[in-house]
Amino acid sequence: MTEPVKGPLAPAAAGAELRYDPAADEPRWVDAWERSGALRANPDSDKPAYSIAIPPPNVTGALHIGHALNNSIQDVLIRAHRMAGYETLWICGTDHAGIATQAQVEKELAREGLNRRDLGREAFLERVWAWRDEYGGTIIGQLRRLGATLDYSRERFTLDDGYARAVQRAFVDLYEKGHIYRDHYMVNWDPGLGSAISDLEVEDREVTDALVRIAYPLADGSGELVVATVRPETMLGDTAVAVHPADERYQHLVGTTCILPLVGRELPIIADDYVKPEFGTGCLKITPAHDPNDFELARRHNLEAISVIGEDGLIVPGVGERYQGLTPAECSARILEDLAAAGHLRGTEPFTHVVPFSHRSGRRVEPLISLQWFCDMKRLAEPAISAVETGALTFTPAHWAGVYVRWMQEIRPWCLSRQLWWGHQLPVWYRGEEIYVGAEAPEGDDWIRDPDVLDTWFSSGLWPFATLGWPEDTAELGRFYPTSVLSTARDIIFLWVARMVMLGIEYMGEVPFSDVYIHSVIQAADGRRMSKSLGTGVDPLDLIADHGADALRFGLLLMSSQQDVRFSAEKIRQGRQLVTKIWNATRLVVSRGGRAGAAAPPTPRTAVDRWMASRVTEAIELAAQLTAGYEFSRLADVIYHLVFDEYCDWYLELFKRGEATAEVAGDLLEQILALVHPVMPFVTEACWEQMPGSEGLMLVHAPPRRPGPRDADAEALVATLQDAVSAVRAFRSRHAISPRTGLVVALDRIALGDLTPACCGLANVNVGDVADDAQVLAFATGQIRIVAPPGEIDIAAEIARLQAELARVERELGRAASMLSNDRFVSRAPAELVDLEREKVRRFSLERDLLVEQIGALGA
RNA sequence: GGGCGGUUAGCUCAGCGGUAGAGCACCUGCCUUACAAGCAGGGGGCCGGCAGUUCAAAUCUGUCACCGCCCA
Repeated sequence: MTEPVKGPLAPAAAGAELRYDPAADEPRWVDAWERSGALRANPDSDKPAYSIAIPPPNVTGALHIGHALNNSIQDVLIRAHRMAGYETLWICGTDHAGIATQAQVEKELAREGLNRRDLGREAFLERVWAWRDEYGGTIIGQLRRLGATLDYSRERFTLDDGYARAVQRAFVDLYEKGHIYRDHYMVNWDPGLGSAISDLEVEDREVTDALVRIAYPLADGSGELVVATVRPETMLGDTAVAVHPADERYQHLVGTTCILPLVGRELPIIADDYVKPEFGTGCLKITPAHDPNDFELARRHNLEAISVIGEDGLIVPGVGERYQGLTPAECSARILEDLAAAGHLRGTEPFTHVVPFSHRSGRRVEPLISLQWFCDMKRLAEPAISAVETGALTFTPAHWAGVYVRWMQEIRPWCLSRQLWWGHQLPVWYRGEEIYVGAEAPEGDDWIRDPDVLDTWFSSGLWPFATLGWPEDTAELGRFYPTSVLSTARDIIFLWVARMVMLGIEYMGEVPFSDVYIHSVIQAADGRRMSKSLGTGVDPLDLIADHGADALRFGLLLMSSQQDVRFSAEKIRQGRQLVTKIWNATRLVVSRGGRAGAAAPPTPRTAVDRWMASRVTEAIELAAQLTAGYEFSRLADVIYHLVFDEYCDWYLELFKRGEATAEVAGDLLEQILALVHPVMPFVTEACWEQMPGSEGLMLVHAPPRRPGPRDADAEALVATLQDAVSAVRAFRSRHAISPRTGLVVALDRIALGDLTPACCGLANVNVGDVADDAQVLAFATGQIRIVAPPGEIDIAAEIARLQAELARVERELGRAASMLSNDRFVSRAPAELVDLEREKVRRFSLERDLLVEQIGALGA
């Protein structure tokens, strides 16, 4: 906090910095913005509201490239709207991330040789809070460094007291409405965590196991059935064998029984069309307690479920001493030995199949039956689906709406409870058979609170309104709900977006945001997923250190797309080059008397000023459209093109030759800085500070003002100048004539008017007397001709080039002419397209005539 | 098994009915008083294959082939 908010940088005298130094300069702006008070939303202002709830990053996390992109996007939106006069609120905060955070602390404990049970719940939670207090601010600090103008004064954490009240309120309410219930049901058990996890936390991987064939003797002694399984250990829990009802091989056995080897239990043989007759032997052993499909099948047939694997991931007692306490893998091996010894094995073959793994612990998920709390989502999903159908909720890119709707239509009960300690403990108490659900402990003794906590995503689902004070009726809630847009990655459409929409409608009566923007996933440069474990990740903080936050933001926006993209360091470098360019353009304009702060657009006195004003106006309009349409890559491209190709390469070059005025150059620069600021906030702030006449922070500058009308005449004139200059430069390059060799030319058939001297200056040519017998050389546009002295050029090469050009022009001319001679085209195509073709014929004819003339003049 | 994306210049990606584009890379020439992290010029593409629709297809339809993702 050593720098003042405003004030000149180092004097811009001799030796002024040729480059902007992001590492040295960017951090002070972060402070200046925050201290300005402009990031703090005022619910009492009378401006229109624009709000975004940040997808809360995991409190244990560090900024990754996806965060950097997503928060760059949100910051562009927030800054553009703040400048445009909206009361903006970008809600700041972090998510308690139950599993991830608890795992971090448990890892720390493990290094001390302890586990959480050694500490006990209370001490463990103290430890997690201490951990959070120490490390939880990391990612927020990183967002600051990125330049994200969140409302840091309203930072929320999903375990804050107020937030906890919101979570309890929602849980109790959903229970009272009958959506939340407790049931024995098959869950995805993560033996690594010792907790149930949701379907969405499960990842399927291909695994090659052994497919084992096992003979089950028929009870009447008349033979045997052979079943095929990859999990022989689960046979201890088999309660039936199923065949397909149409499978003629086994129809006669349906309704009879067989004997489970090693156990001796009698199993019914049943028919169900879930069984695939062509798979294995066509006989399927049914283990209702340990396979989700078997579980469903068992419900249809009223079969008993016998659990043989416990929540510790080990074989339970009660299945025989030979097996109890073993891991499933050990048990499998022992069972195979025993089956072989008893003569029940009928073969083994390798088999590749898809197996569920925990996204959290990486362990193989053990499906088992457990008593858990669930939320039935069907009724909540209905209005969330119709929100898309009525257009109250839109997705960009649009096809994600279909993904969302299809998932919603097939929504399944949500397992809410987690066997963890870090999180929102269920507001549920038990006393014997009694269950009490409420925010406060019930009256009376002997009530025991459910030790489990809620799935983190349950609390996250309340984020857009719980952060605004719900269930209290706060000013913020009235002012900023619904939020304006949610920007996120596609992988949490189900985890989070869907839940926020459902809960938002349930509690606020309307969708939590009307727009959902799904940004690109940035993959590693080689196309693999970016991940720490693969070592393919790129650390955005490293990129900021090397190139600056502006360059990172710009580069990420430029590489983003409507689809997944690969990380491109080139794009970041391009961003850095743009920073340098803007910085140097500012130095030039300021050194030549450019100022900021004109109350109204200065009257352009030259055609070049009018042209550039027209170009800036177009860019401003385009940028507004692109921002509104979430087309950030094109926005970055428009900015890059405007700054490099128009303002710097042409306008400032002309300005240096006196063809533009400092007054307009300064004003246009101001508008460009304002246009670029949402994307590159730091360098634009620093340049703004350098401009005489600037006041206050660019952060709160008015949006870029259209500096003039679109001016077709000025645009055409400058286009002619550009054509002429480029043609001369190309001519030099073809014939190896140095740019410093002056040429004497006659300008013919070209209307440059007052720009003639500028043209001559940029092309380094002089208009002079040209002898009648001089070579006449015309250039590509067909509108200009320049007479250059002969002798320095390779006539044959020039003729060859002109003939190639002539061939191209004639091809185009032929195409246009044949279209116009086609009655069906003239009668059916839109009139303006027909006119366009007529115009092409006219233009190409002119070009052709000029080329023919030139070729003739060259003596061909 | 079902669904959704993708296949365009050496690379990364735009364009999505009317003359194939950008950045980077490459080649050539310039240290031009804002910027060599710069400027100027240039080469480079049967737009995955096939078949349709259309006056006209990279663009629309169908089909096939690969690549990726999501859901079972």
